[in-house]
Amino acid sequence: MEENRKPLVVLTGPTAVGKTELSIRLAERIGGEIVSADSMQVYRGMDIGSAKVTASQMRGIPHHLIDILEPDEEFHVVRFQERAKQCMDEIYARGNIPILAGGTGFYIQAVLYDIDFTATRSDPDYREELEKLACERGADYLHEMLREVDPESAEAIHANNVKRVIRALEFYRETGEKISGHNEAERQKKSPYCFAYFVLNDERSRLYENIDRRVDQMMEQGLLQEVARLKEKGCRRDMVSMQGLGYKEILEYLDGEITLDEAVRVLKRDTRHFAKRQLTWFRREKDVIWVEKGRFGYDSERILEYLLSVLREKGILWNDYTVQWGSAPK
RNA sequence: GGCGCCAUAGCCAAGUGGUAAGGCAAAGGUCUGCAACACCUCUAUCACCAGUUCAAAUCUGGUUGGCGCCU
Repeated sequence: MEENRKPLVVLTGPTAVGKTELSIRLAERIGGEIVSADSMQVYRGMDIGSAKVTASQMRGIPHHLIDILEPDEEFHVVRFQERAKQCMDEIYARGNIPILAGGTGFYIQAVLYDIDFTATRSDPDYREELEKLACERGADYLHEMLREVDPESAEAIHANNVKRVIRALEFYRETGEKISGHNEAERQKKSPYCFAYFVLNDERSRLYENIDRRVDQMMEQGLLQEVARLKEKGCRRDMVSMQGLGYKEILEYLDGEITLDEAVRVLKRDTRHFAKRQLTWFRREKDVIWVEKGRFGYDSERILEYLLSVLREKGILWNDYTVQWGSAPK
């Protein structure tokens, strides 16, 4: 019954739970290739701050969508989706299983449910115009504009959330349709994949401790130097890449706005906030399989066995060592 | 031992007679082209006891705790 659905494994979770290591071990067991779903690891030169996988960690497992852009390049879901689909096709062609691994929930959603973004192209002029309006006349003015054309969206999006209000207006302007309707339709979509959506998780307090520890490690590894180097190369704070955790805080320090201690403190705090938001996102996603590390005694082998059992159950995997979804015995 | 000051949510902190600002943290949530973004919601009866008063976190007395100074 899953004839035409291609297999897809999603492995995500809040920052610093241990996704990277587990994804590689899983790939080793199922003949998988990793497609990174991480909005920061796509950038070259941003290694320490984005906790990017190192070559030695990879242990020969192919990784995709890492180091594909310069930090001054724009990136967003639509581009991610395009590239992810493209490299997934190649992985299927090789007879392997793609493992979508990373912490950017929105990106995962985009490929897992193959959400349609193509209906609109961006119009920078209109966007700028709206931004100007928001500045001059206030967020409420813009929100009122939205209410006139798409009351449902206006209801759903808080007036202060200027970014989303602008997007909704933009969508209406370009398609003549309400984005609320579009979103509703997309929400009904079923995934075109035969997938397992794993969310690795841990007790909140442990997670937060890990985050604090990892930030300290990043500092020891030379996060400061990494950011300084990027700054020298012309990276500015208004670039999308420089809004990443670790980059924006250290840049503030380098610009003399805060002390280094303060930067580190804020970085830890913001990272904890981020982890919390990620969890909120995953809780809301349907079809999620929660993998609580504590339930497996923090034993990665046991966790792995569990993941494999789910994959077998779902028919994504026939046995541990071969990848034969393309030529599986009936 | 004496004198003085202080005591408001996990932290910082306003409020000096009229029924507890604000910030941070924590927690929960939204998200369909910037998502490690942007945004939203939300937490107290004011150390304790007894008074004064229609009414006290705000005044009085005492208790406890802390801080400072003196002997």
